[in-house]
Amino acid sequence: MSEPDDVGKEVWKRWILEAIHKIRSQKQRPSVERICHAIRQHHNYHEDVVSERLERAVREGAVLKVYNKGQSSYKDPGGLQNKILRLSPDVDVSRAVAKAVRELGERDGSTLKTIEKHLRQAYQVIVEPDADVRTLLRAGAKRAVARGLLTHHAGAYKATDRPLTSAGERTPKKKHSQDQHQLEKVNKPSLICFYSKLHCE
DNA sequence: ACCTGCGCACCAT
DNA sequence: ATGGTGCGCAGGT
Repeated sequence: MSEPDDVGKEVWKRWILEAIHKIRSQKQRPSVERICHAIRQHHNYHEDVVSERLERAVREGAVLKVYNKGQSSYKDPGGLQNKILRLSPDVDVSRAVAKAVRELGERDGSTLKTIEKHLRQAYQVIVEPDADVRTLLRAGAKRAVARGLLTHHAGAYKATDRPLTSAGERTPKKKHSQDQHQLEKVNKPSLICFYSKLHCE
């Protein structure tokens, strides 16, 4: 009675998680390439095999895939992600939903289904007994749209560029006391371009 | 060549 | 303010 598939699944999961930890401890990005490389140092598998296992682990929720700075990174969901997301009618989850959409980084937008899956991997989602997850999430997404964090188009949600630094109402004082900019290169392209209301494509 | 480690800038909370 | 992230580079093997 040996299930080589199931056993292999667990083993691969451990290898992947170990690879991620190793790479992170070196302060490097756990990308597909690095994970492949790290695993191949100890086990003789082809890159395609490793990346396929990686994708499968992501699909199963054993590994968290997040889009960040133009590339995908992989995380250990249990390693650092033990945040609790409480889903109840009186909790506003619009920020969490918007963040999920951002991290999914899907060009064509993300569906509620995908968003829910991502949230369940990134948080420990706790749902009120009489509440419906989808209803709550839909409300959160709707709120996110109303707040301008997301757009809703053809059943998919897309992130809008949002500085989200709205905590400046309390103390709107700017302290530009010192200016240590002397010989600094001025190679900062448009980084100050929020408030652009174009609809993208 | 490969692997490991780190400063620091960048970003979100 | 605080803490996570990862580029770029230095140092070790």
